[in-house]
Amino acid sequence: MTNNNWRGKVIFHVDMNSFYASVERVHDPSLEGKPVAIAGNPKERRGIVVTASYEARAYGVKTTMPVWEARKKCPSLIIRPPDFDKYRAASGEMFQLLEEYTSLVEPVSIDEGYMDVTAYYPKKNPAKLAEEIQSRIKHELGLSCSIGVAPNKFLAKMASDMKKPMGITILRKRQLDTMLWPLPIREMHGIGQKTADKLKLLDIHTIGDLAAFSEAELSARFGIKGKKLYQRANGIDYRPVDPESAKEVKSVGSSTTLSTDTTNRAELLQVIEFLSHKVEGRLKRKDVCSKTIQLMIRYRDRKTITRSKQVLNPMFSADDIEQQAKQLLERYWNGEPVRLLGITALHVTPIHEAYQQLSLFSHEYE
DNA sequence: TCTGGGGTCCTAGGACCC
DNA sequence: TCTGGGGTCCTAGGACCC
Repeated sequence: MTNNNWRGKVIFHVDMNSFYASVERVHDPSLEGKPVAIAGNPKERRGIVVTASYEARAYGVKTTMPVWEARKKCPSLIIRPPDFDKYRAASGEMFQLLEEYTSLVEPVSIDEGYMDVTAYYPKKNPAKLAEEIQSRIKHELGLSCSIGVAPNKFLAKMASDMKKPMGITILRKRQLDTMLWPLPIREMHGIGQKTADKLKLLDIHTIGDLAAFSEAELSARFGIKGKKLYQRANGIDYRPVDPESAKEVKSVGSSTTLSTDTTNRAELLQVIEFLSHKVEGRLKRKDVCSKTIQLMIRYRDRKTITRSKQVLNPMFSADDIEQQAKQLLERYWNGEPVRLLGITALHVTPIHEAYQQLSLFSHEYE
């Protein structure tokens, strides 16, 4: 136990601003100051905006907006396809920089992560430390970020959202009533539209309303989630910053929306072949394999089904994956026009562990 | 011309075992 | 004669996040 425990923790949430667009800008300075959007397959009819620069946002361009709509809102919009290799490289540099400060860095996604910098405090003022990190990311990588500083992960996450871009927000427990509780319930991390709608029926509109509600009733109505929401709204979150969590992959998949809906079986089988190879590639890169392959079918009306099957021996080759996925398609596709197909390997395990299991298993037959 | 693609976590029912 | 209870595994769907 460190002598800082009784003092409480100092957690940072570092959130990159318009990450993909900013990385593109570093590689192509001519994009500086212009409305830029990163959109999947800009030539495809069904592309959506993944990231918009702040200049584009000023025109009303938003994440998840269909490209045609974004173009309508902002005719001068510069659209670039995503280049994930580029983003992964930039992300790696960013996390490497964070790790210079502490090994307690937990990546949450490609562009955000938590740091537990309790060990710095009180030797170093957390605000000064956040400023230093933010400024180094700006000058060394050319990227801007917002940092939330708080006694736990949830509050740090909420804080980093409060000032963007290039913001630093400190959220202390004693400031919940003025900084957190006035926010609409929908802005709380973990509450989506569905839950927000249900909470509205209970006359809960702000995070403060949630904090003041009876914990017993929230638990009764929402189970574990209700209890968690109550705690979070009251600023309670005991989850540690866990550097390992991002490494423990649970599933690996690939999916694609077809350029037009189809009932053509041969075409669907071709897509499955394509996706199987993509999944194989991802499994290989992560050095994992899987015994369960899941096929996802989205129909024209967007109704989506998933069907999976577990097999005896772990799979990692495209051929094995393809065979399973094809069987699932033959068995469960209802013949209606298909909008999207996806293949996911579930419950993935590191290949070396799978081989240990396999050799143990075959040992019984020797 | 509506609405991508990558994930995680939770719930719930049925099979199966003891 | 008409029906236990606990535990685990497998599968499907839903909510949420970036």
